[in-house]
This record gives sequence, C-alpha cells and structure tokens, in this order.
Amino acid sequence: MTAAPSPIRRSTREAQIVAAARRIVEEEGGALTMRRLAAELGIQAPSLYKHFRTKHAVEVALIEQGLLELGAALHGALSGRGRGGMVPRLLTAYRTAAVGNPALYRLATSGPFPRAELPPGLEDWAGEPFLLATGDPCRAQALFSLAHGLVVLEIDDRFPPGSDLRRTWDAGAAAFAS
Amino acid sequence: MTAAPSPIRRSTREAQIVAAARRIVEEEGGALTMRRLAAELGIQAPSLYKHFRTKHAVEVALIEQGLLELGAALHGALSGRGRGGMVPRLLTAYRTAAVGNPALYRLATSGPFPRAELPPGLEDWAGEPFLLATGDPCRAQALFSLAHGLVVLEIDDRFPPGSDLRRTWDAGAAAFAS
DNA sequence: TGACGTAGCTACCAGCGTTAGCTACCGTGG
DNA sequence: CCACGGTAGCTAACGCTGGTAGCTACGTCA
Repeated sequence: MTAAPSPIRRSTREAQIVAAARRIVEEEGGALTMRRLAAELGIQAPSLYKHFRTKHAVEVALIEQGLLELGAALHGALSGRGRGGMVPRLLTAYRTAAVGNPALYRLATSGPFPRAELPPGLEDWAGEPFLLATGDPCRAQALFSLAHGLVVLEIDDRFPPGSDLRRTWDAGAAAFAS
Repeated sequence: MTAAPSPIRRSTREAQIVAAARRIVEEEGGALTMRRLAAELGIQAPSLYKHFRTKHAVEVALIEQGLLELGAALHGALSGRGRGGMVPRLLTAYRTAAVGNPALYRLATSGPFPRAELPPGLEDWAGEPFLLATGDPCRAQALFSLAHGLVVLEIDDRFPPGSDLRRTWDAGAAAFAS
C-alpha cells in the first residue's frame, strides 16, 4: 500500500476558511457562495480573495479533503480484513463514505477534475484500492464507475421510489466478485 | 416491449424554443441561459416566460427529448439482434447515445430527477432495456449505474489520461455478462 | 522613521433568473 | 364597426452570483 500523499500546506486563516466552507457544504441545502462563506467567518466577501484566488480554489481545497478521507476509508476497508471478499468490503466503504457526505461527494466528483491543482499522487492513491480489489486496471476503472454511478444516482434520488438499494449494491458487488 | 410513451403536446412557439435551447446546449461550451436562449430566437429574455413558467420547465422539455431518444436507441440495440450478447450491445448503444450528446446527457442526469413533470411511463420505458438484458430488477439497476458512471466519468474527462476506455467498457460488460 | 506586506473594508461591475407593468396585434361577439 | 379578451412581445427593475479596484489600518523590520 502506497503512503497517503501529504496535503497542501495552508496558513491558519486559509484553514479556517476551508473549515467554514465545509460547514456550509455539509449543512442541508447549503449552497456555497462567497458571500455566505464570508458571513460564516464574520467578514465581507471580497476579503476572501486575499486568501484564495477564486471560488474554484476554495472548492479544490474541499475536494482535496474529500479525496483524502475517501481514500483513507477505502484503504482501511481493504486492510481491515473483515469477513467477505474485497469487492463487497470496498463497495460498502465507498457507499458509506460518499452517502455520509453527499454534498462534499458531489462537489468532488461533478464537473471537470482539477487534476493539476491537487497534490500529485492523490488521485492514484485514492483509487488504488480498486486496483487492489480487482487486480486489473480496466476492471478497476469499471468497478469504480459502478460505485460512482450507484452513489450519484442514490444521492440525487434518481432511483425509482421503493427501490431496494441494498440489493442493487449487492448485485453490483456480485457482478465483480469473480 | 412496451410502446414508447407519447411526448407532451406543445405549441409551435414552444417547440421552437425547445429547439433553440437544444441548439445552444449542443453547441460546444454553450451554457443555457434565458438571455442566450432569447437571443437565439431574436426576442428578449422575459418574453420566454410567456411560454415557459421557469427555466427549469425548458430544461425538463429537453430532458424529455433526451430520454425519448436514449430509450429508442436502447430498445433498438436489443431488438436489432446483432452479434454479441444483450449486455454488450446495450452498453455500446448507451455509450454512443450519451457521449454523442454530452451536454444533453448531463442536463438529463444531473441534479434531482423531475419525475413528476415528465410523461408518465417515460422513465420505466427508457430503463426497460436494462431489465430485458439482465432479467432482474436489482441487476438492472446495477448495470444502469455502471453505464451511467462510465458515461459521466468519460464526458467529464475524469479518467486518468491515457486510459483505455474501450477495454474499461468491455470489462464492465464482461462483469455483467452472465 | 519609513517601507512593506497582510487583511480587512466599501463601491462597483456584468451576468443570472425572474417579476411587474405596459403595448401592439388579432380574432370574435354584439 | 367597435369593444373585449387573449397572445406575445417590450422595458425597467430586483436580488442574487463571482469577481475587481482602490482605499485603510496594523504589524514587522531595516
């Protein structure tokens, strides 16, 4: 298992801003705007631009947090050697981490991926458990796509009402447990 | 195979507006705004509200079009009885239809699903091919999630550069080919 | 003391969805 | 023939968005 990449260094004020942004994003129905973020910190919106060049930069900082936590959860699920195969354990951990933080997950996975602005190696490290569970890069990507599709459809509430999501996840795991 | 549901009836002017909206959405990098949409029609933005109550209503009309076309493509792929199993044919058709109209696909599948505002039966009809290809509702939802995950990750360009997507789709199809 | 960087402020900009209120046209009934 | 109502356009405006310019107060260091 590769070591987790080190997060980007931030000043204390920057860390406070990211923490406030996270509070807003996790709060139900809270859209992240620069004015709301500033209000949460007791300052005016333009002052935020002394610390982050754009709103996108704030979002990237949140994405970095989310990927670190998701990666840690996935690696933990595989190293924990609980009962069941690697694929079901991986999917369970993925679902728990993502659905537990739906807004953060959506933020981190919608729109183009800010690969260049993230710590090098973070993406590979977070995705490594899929490679470990499948043994093949293409199968790993397919399994990841399945997990991602299941999560986004679940948190966007797109499955028809009355769906048995537990069994749907099981069916997905069964397909990839060879 | 169930018959395709009939689309919602629209006045000619409404149809023109939806067509213009589609033109904008399909044009590369074109975000749909009421002012742009109005300009495309040679009128002012507030006039659009004589025909559609909100911007969301225009989007729903586009979603209806997208679902009808996607459903037709999927049903066609299964009834065509080409070579290969049902699952690979279904996934190929899904990928082709979605990636060919990325902006429309994203519009139709991001955010909450406007189930109540769409023609009754449309959702079930468009999803029916997944049931036909798998024979089980939960497996169908899982396969659909896989296809959706693959598509959104592909059109958002989130796979690491150099990925062999052809083989990734094949790996997904193989997992679900019983 | 003077210079410089930090971190706040107010005032403002263009663009967004949307509303209010007005106007011109067009078909129909008295 | 003329008034009525519906249709479909218009301008002006509101409150929100991300973002910029330019000012100010404060702390540090030569």
